[in-house]
Amino acid sequence: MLRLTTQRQVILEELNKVKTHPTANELYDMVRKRLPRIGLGTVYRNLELMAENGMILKIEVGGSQKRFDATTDSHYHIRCSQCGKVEDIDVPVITDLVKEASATSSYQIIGHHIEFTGICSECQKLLAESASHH
Amino acid sequence: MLRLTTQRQVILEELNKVKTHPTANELYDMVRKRLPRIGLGTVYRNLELMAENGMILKIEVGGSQKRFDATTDSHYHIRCSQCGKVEDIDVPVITDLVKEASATSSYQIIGHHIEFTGICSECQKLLAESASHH
DNA sequence: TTAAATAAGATAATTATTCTCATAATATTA
DNA sequence: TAATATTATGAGAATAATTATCTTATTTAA
Repeated sequence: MLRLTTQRQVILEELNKVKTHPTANELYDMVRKRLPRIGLGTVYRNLELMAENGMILKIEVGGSQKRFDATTDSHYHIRCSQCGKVEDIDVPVITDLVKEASATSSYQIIGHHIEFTGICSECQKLLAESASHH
Repeated sequence: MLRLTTQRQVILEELNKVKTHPTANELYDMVRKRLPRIGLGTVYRNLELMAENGMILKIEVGGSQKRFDATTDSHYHIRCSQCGKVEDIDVPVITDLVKEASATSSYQIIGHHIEFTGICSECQKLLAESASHH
């Protein structure tokens, strides 16, 4: 069983606080405010362990960094093409998809994930502003 | 307009030859058999440029490496959880999804991508073998 | 209450990718 | 067509993200 150390507890709590899905480094910055001596390696190690143990979700979407999600039940994500932020999106999970895919593929299908791409409201504003200055 | 140099032509041809979607490094190995003096940087640079020009597709799925696809029209992918290989999957594109997502999200939705996860037939065999040895 | 196991923090190593820059190939112009 | 400007290449350095190593600290179990 995975021991719930102070570090792990704080990482988990900080992850639960946000609705965006932070990268290991973002989480490190958040956690460091409460545990200033924690190492970046500890954050990486524990995020990985907690994901393996099904306590959190590791989401691998576009962009060069892995992101983490405190919600483990199946849902989809949207990523801002401007700032890279990733959030949940409220589109019902299509349960039939795996069945449908199994019919046409030689793979033994395990699951699926949908990643939407878009522009978040903050970036929409920024873009509108910079457009108005010509 | 993007000049069609020998290097670019060979990269494109090699990418067209395979149905899996190779990483830059895999493509480098393939291309190097025909152009032994080509640099890895050239492969990266040109894949990026060709993706920007819509000649190929850069696919950012799970796993730590970007992958490239000679087919540019919208379609979905499946990734083997064992070997990491990525291939096309023959599931019809759900055109309504973007509309549906727009209704519930503050994002300005641009598009979507579905990534299936599964075990490819080669890895299924390997797993069955290793299981039979207990 | 000491031995064994597990975890943390510091830092080195690795991996994937991007950048820089001198040279080479190609295109444009006088 | 030679001179010049433009663009691309190859080699290697630099960077970013992540993982591995290793010593010390903390926790658990005998």
